[in-house]
Amino acid sequence: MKDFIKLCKALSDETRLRILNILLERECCVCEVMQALDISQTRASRNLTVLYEAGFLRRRKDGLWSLYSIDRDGMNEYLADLVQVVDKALQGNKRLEQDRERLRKAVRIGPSCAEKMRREKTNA
Amino acid sequence: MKDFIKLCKALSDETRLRILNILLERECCVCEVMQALDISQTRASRNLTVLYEAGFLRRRKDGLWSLYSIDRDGMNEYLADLVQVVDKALQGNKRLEQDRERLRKAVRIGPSCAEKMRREKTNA
DNA sequence: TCCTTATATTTAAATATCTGCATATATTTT
DNA sequence: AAAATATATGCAGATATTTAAATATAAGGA
Repeated sequence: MKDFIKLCKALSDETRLRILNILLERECCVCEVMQALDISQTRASRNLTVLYEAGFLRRRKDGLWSLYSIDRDGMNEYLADLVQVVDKALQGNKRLEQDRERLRKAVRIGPSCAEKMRREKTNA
Repeated sequence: MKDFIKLCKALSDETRLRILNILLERECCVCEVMQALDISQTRASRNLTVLYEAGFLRRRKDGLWSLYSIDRDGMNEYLADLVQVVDKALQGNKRLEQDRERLRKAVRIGPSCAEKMRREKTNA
């Protein structure tokens, strides 16, 4: 039951649902998540970790980058069902479409550069 | 997305999962929930309300009693799927079996009587 | 080895959640 | 109408969650 609660808590947050939404598209590094959702490095990293520890994500290292993806194969029991439900529940949301749109333009430029771009855009 | 988060939050609590577990057996009034889970009236009522407002439950009045049940028919979209997943995830839990066992012995005696019985049992 | 850089983590403050106690509300009975 | 009773709710304290800012860690390159 504890594990199931952990899963539900992981899903009880808008930022994390937005992250799952873009990871349903493709594997991402932290700074791509930052760009797609337009959020800070801390926030991206922390929430990715929560999803990872709940069991939703796979993490692999590529040099300096941490790459996260939805761990469809490593999922046990009800976990895959849960992802299915999430996928269905998130259909047709405007904000999530916007995130996916930004994901298409995202690049592996690193968080410092991404943060700078973000600041410039905000001030513009 | 807000609604979906509300659902997930409703599921992110042990007391509420225990409540769903017994409601999967049958419709209950508040004081039966108290007896089955061995919890206070406030706690039972509060958590039933959370589940109700999230959309999991149906509520009907019978005199003084509020009767709650899982609203399988009134459920839309992914809600039924979610209950399915919950049901699967809760299988084989010792504590939940214990709750169901106590539910079998529970009666509609009202919270004040239930609370008294509870206090006596604790002091015994 | 030192520097740069992508990510993780610690800390602190703001906010949300959960529970018990006391009380309010609503329905039935007298 | 008053009393009894099942449930709901306002409030306060304890605990948990979320975030940004600063700092730590770890990998690659000069």
